[in-house]
Parts: sequence; C-alpha cells; structure tokens
Amino acid sequence: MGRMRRAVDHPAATRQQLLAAGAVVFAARGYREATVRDICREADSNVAAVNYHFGGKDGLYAEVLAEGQRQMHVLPPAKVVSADPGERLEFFVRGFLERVLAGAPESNHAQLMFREMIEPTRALDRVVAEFIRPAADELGGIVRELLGPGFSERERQLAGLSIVSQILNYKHCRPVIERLFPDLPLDAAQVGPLTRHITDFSLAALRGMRAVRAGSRRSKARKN
Amino acid sequence: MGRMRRAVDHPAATRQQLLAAGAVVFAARGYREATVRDICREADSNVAAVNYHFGGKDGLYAEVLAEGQRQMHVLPPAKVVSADPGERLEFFVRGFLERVLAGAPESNHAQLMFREMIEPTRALDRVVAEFIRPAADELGGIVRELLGPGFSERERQLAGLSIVSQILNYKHCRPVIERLFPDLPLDAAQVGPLTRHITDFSLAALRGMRAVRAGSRRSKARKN
DNA sequence: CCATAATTCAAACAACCGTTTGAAATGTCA
DNA sequence: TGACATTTCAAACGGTTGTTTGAATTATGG
Repeated sequence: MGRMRRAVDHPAATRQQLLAAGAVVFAARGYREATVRDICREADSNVAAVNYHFGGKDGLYAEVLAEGQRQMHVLPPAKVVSADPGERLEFFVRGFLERVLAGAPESNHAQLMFREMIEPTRALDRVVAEFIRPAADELGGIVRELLGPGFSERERQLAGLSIVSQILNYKHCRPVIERLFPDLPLDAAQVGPLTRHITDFSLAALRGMRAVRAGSRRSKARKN
Repeated sequence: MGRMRRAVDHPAATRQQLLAAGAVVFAARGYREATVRDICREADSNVAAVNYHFGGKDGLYAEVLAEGQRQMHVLPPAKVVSADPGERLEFFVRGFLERVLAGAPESNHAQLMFREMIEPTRALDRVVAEFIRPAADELGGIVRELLGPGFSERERQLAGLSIVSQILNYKHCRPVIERLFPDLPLDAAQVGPLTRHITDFSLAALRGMRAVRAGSRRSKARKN
C-alpha cells in the first residue's frame, strides 16, 4: 500500500526537510506563533519527527538558526570592494536592503535574524555575536573613515545606529509604511532608489557632523 | 432591556481595573502573548470578567487602545512651539524619544502603539489613521520647510522615514542595542543626548540634500 | 536472511488558551 | 422588604499547543 512513499535516498532526508520547512514557517510566523504541526505538514513528515530529530521545537529552531548563520557567512566581503568609504557605505546599505526587501522564500534565514531583533528568543545572543556584531564592526569602520578623527566611540556608535535604523525600518515597520504610503512599493525593485536615498542622506549627515566639529574647533582656536 | 446606565453612581470599578490591567499586560507581552487570566489576576477580578464587560479579549484590547488614543490626543501641539523648523524638528524628536525611552509603567499606551507597528493586529488601521498619520503629517510639514522647494512628495516621504526610523530604532531594536553597546543606557536620562544626535544628524542630512539639489540645478543651468 | 537498530506513525497526553455556563452574590428601585 | 436586574464566581468546555508513547515500518550489518 505505502509504496508511494516519498523517495528517501538516505535516512537524513527528513532531517533536511524539517530544517527547510522550519526556516519557512519560523520566518513567516516567528518562533512563538509557528507550530510544529505546521512545520511537519510543510515537511511531509509526522508530528513526532521534530522531537525525534531535534529534541523539540527549541532544538529545531536553534539548528535552523545555526544553518542560517553558516549560510550567511558566505557574505560578500565588502571590505575590499572599494577604497572610497562612501562607496563602501553604499555597498553596505545595498547589501542590507536587498535582504530586507527580499521576498520571504528567497532569504528565510535573514528574515529569521531580523525577527530575532524585535522578538528575541534565547538565540539572540548568538545572533548578535556571530551576525550582528561583525556587521556593526564593518559599518563602524566605514563611519570612522567618513567622520575622521575628533569623534568619540559613542558618537560613532550613534551615527552607525542612525544609518542601520533607516534600513531596518523598512523591515520592522513595513505594515505601517504600506498603510501610510500605499504608493511606495516595498519590493526588490526599490533597492536601488532606497539605497541611493539612505546613502545620500547618511553621507550628508556625516559630512555635516564633520563640518560642525571642524567649525567648533576653528572657533575654539580663534578664541585662544 | 437593560436598565439605564448609572449616571451618578460610582464608576464601574472592575471595568476600569480591567482597562488598567489590560494596558499593563498588553504593553508588557503584546496582544497574542498576553493572557486573559494574567489580566484578570492583575485586576483582582474573575476570569469571566473580561468577557462580561468587553465581550472578549479582542473587545478589551480595542477599548484599551481607544483609551490610549484618547489619552494621547492631549499631546503638546508642537506646531506653534517655534517658527524655526529646526527647533520644531528637535521638539518633535524629543517628544517622540521621551515616549520611546519611557519606562513601561509610565506610558503603557504608547508602548502598545509601538507594538502595533511591528506586531500588527486588526487595530493597526485605526492606530495609523488616528495616531501615526497625524504625526507623519506634522513631520512632513517640518521636512517640507527644511528641504525647501524642488523635492518630490516621494523624496520628502523618504526623508521623513529616515528621521523617524532613527527614533523608533531605540524601541524596536532595544534588545540588540543593549547587547551591542552595553555601555549605552537606554533610559530617560538619554533623551537629551539622543535628541541632540538625531536632530543634528537629520538636519545635516536635509541640508546636504538641499545643497546637492541646488548644486545640480546650478550645473544644469551652466550647461544650458 | 535474520536479528537488531533506526525511523515513522497514529494516537494520546498534559498543559494552556479564550470562552461559556449557571448559580450565587450584589445592587437597584417600586 | 421584595422582586428583579446586574455583577461576580468557580467550574467546566472545546480547542490548540508541544511532547510522549508504543507499536509498526524500514534500514543496517553479520
């Protein structure tokens, strides 16, 4: 009777299908709202499969996230893309925006990490350490070059936050933006225009910070 | 046929307690994760009280949100605070940041609306129409003044989004920021410094946009 | 080929959820 | 006070959740 069973070359097949289905469902609904029954239906396997192969919902989630981090580390280096920090910033913004505006099925693992930021689970510490921290360091280097000397670590941190916030906003506040500006489509076609805006906006802001700092130093020198 | 509503009697105590408890628990855990039992325990009332007084969890949530909007409309006008658009922007940013960085018990209703942005329920449309849209219009007016003519509606929208995103980021990504920069406390004491940074950053960016636009027009005129 | 281990499966379990129920308690007013 | 509406309450209901169970099925190695 059961000859129409799914073709399984080797026993690890269900495991992989669960990982894939987990990435899809977790990315779509988040850890809490995703149900193991939905995941198993998506994976064409039994409800008990998750517990058998991963020890539970937590275990599957951790494995999906770890797989995503492994897969994410094949990121473009972006450090050697150009010597001009302005171009490096544009490259950074574009790469980020592509993941933010990508449709769900194309980058489930990235969507998962974006979810971790606003709906944290126990896995957030690992996500920060292995994914966010490196990105923050890279952006920090670019900001440091663009601002030049005379700025504190704190000031550079705030500038970096101001830049990434503009990108993440299109992910985190998507429902609001769609209602507020229905004529602003948030799809892959907008990566170019939004990259240009955010890069120009941020470069102008950093130049402004630099000019103000230089100006105040000049006036201080004048006073002496 | 129900008896006429009591006009001079003591206000329905349990109803008010449920509203207060709902604001606390919904703000702390979000609509989905908040349980009716938790709310009723917080309100010292029976589990059935929510259904009796509000028809269900949905009804209570809607009432809490409506109460918040009513309470929110007692906002400072901010339009007549100054004729200088730069000062108006600073006022806007500060007012927003105060709510973002406020502790939970002080501004539960504001926290609720921030939650609606990233974890929308059916109530988001009302929140956008009655709370977010007016704020966006106010910011849009400030941006219009600061940018001057020669910019499209779309460009002004993106500039506005770039500004509010910097503020909202401290709410939505708080868990990440706390892990990334543990020495950056996100409490009411930081309203001042963060207001100054975001305002300066944004004003410089808008000035830069304006300068680029003016420059390109000059060069175009040169070409003719 | 067969014993043994690994894997799948339907079914059930315990805990929690929002909601309902019907009686008890409380309040209201002739 | 007495009759009636309103409100409270413990208990239970139906549904969903993650997880467990134990037998059936499949793969593996001697």
